[in-house]
Amino acid sequence: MLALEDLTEMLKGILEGCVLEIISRKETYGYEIVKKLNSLGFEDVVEGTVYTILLRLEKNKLVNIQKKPSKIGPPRKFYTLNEAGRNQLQTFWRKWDFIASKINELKENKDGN
Amino acid sequence: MLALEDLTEMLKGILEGCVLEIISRKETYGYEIVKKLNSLGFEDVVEGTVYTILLRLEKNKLVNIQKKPSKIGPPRKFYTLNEAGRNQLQTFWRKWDFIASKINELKENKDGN
DNA sequence: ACATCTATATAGTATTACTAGGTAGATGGT
DNA sequence: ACCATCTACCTAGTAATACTATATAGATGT
Repeated sequence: MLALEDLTEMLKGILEGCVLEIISRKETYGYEIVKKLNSLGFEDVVEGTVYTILLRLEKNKLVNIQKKPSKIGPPRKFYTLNEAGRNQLQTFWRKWDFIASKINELKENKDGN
Repeated sequence: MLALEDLTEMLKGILEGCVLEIISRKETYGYEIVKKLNSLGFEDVVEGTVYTILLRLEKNKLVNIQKKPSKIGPPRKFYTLNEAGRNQLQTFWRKWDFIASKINELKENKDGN
């Protein structure tokens, strides 16, 4: 993997949406979400970052939470999206599609309009 | 245009790149950049935002600046990219392409990987 | 004299991802 | 018994960025 520089600033407002999307797929928990993001390509995303997002989602009442024991470590907090969470996820993708299309428009428009 | 909500957070780390790209096309100034961004679709981007970015670019020595009088208002500060600015722009697009591809991968992968 | 458009600047705010720690359960090796 | 390691969660403080709100000022038209 080519060493790409810091993506921190560009992930703002995007990481939370990614977490929502991952949770929407199947009931999951923080540690697993971190691994998922890492394997997706966001290798520098660490636990502290994801846990703050998860606590924010909880505070904003976008998720349901269920604690379950694990056989290989401490208990896990499993997250699922509630109705508000699914709405938020939809909103995220609408924003993403909008921004991505506009940015690509700017990028391709090399002639300069 | 459908009223799309606040894009602020998702623009973090992206707006500066857009400004760099716009400057790279042709010598231009703040007020004109604002109008360009607005017409691109980022209608809520206001002057204060762009001027802080431009002052940051200047501070980081990514631009050359030339002040010129205007016939229809106060003098304009015209910006062009220097070598460092062009490098920064290239870096921005590399980051963007990386993130956009990963996000779209996540988005399309509805089966769950 | 006033409004409007053009044009730049800046102090303060909110939000977000990250840093840098800490706590703790389970397993395996020495 | 001790320690390292992996799993799993939490949190106080920091840095960076876009935005809010406001100020200043030149030029034009009424």
